[in-house]
Amino acid sequence: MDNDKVLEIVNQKFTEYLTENKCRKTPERYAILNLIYSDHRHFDMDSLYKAMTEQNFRVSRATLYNTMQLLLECNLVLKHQFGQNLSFYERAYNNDMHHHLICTNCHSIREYKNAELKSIIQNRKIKNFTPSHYSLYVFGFCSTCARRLKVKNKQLKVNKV
Amino acid sequence: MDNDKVLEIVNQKFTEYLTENKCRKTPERYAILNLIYSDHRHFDMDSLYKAMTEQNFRVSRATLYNTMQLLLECNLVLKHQFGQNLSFYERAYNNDMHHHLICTNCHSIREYKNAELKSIIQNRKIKNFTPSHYSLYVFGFCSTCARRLKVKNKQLKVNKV
DNA sequence: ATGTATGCAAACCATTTGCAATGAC
DNA sequence: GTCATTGCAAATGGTTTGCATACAT
Repeated sequence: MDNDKVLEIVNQKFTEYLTENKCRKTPERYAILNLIYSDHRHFDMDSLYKAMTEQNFRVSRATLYNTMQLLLECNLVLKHQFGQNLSFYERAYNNDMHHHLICTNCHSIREYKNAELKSIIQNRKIKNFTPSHYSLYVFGFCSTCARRLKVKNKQLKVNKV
Repeated sequence: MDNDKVLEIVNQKFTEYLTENKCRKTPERYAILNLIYSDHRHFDMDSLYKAMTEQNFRVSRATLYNTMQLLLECNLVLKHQFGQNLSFYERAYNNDMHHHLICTNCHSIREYKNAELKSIIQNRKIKNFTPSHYSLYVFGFCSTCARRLKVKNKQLKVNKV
């Protein structure tokens, strides 16, 4: 979908949510939503804070956290925690559902798209539970680290002799 | 598997790992491993700390974190972060692989076993990635919260009129 | 004997909170 | 005008770190 169209829709959805919940439509809230949907994919709070400042719209961190809470509630943003004590976020609307490959060595994160897996998971009925979304994290070694560790292990074996 | 047998194996695996990595075999490390495998399923650091104290084996939180790092590295423990800023852990060996259902309203966590889903995910080959384990989190409403929110929504609609 | 692991207390840092000032309605 | 929202600065709380002491090897 064309990004202008996406922007239009998410702004509309956010407005609906704010209205329904009797929240105020502040410029800060819309500025944050629009920055997230302009180009950011995965991001943490610090990079979002800096990006806001860079585009000359200073908001406090408190407002950033408040707004993110709202965006999570209305499913316009997803939150991830990959093992470190740092939360990552990503846009949720028109964002091809993907899974995440996390390297336990260098902590890099790679997106992993797999339509079949997606439909299998989403179509599963679960008793006494009403699902809204899901996260699949696959942990392991990225190719770079797998190679490095192989070499390192060889060296260790040599040292042992 | 009989729990004594499990205890025997995980202690052996831990010993192997410590030896291979030239780490010391301290009583603290074994006490922590054995407590985790005695009865704890999901737990956080604070409850583990208290449980250690209760069984009259005081360890510092620093040691707890150090040891948990080792147990994660040798795949005897799994770590989860379900959205709050609190890490949960669980034993990994002889622990029927299960998924997690997380209620976004009351934050309760339910285990969800599904062998089919498990084998589909595990058997998937991924290019340039060597997987070790995975986590599938399904977010949504537990039955209790789903019921409560339904009632609440009805009341809201009445109030609007 | 050597140097790793422990306990303690302080430091860290992402996130949350309290409160006065602002501004959406 | 009213009260939700903002910014600021302080507080919180899980986790990490530095260092002197203890102890596994």
